Amino acid sequence: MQTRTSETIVVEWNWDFVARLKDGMVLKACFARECVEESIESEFAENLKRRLERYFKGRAVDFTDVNVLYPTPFSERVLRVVRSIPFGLVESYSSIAEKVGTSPRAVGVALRSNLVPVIVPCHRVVSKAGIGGYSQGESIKKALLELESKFHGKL
DNA sequence: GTGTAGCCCAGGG
DNA sequence: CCCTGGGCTACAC
Repeated sequence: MQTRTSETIVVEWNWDFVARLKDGMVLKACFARECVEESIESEFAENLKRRLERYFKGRAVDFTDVNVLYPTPFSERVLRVVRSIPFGLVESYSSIAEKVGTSPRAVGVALRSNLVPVIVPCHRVVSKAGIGGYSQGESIKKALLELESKFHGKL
């Protein structure tokens, strides 16, 4: 069942994770700096919230079935590849670039435009030299990789 | 370690 | 159109 108005999920963690939903898809997600009021009506929202709670407890939750918004056709190509990286694994910008047929720089641009962190796991893309950047802040990227506990590079 | 030249897309003028 | 600036990389010192 879907709702006409948008819904908001809030999941507590080191930072509060907030997702805005509408018409059975996730429009936008972020880590909140301030208090956000939750409003859940649909089964879709309840189900997604349960899965996010399990994820933030460190369980290997898969979000590849969740409908999300892609900003541009190019970023969609990049982000679809990124979504295929399994929980607990990482890939380099250049590896993604090779699969898409573009340059590592352009991959970074596409990742930065990702509207739904965690659900589209852009934190699993790391630089050859270190951890690489993150639109939500480097400390959150580190924490997510630690949560998935498979990043053995320099944090 | 630091400098730098390619990379290629998105956004703004 | 032509800039400019990135969640980068490889290679040269």
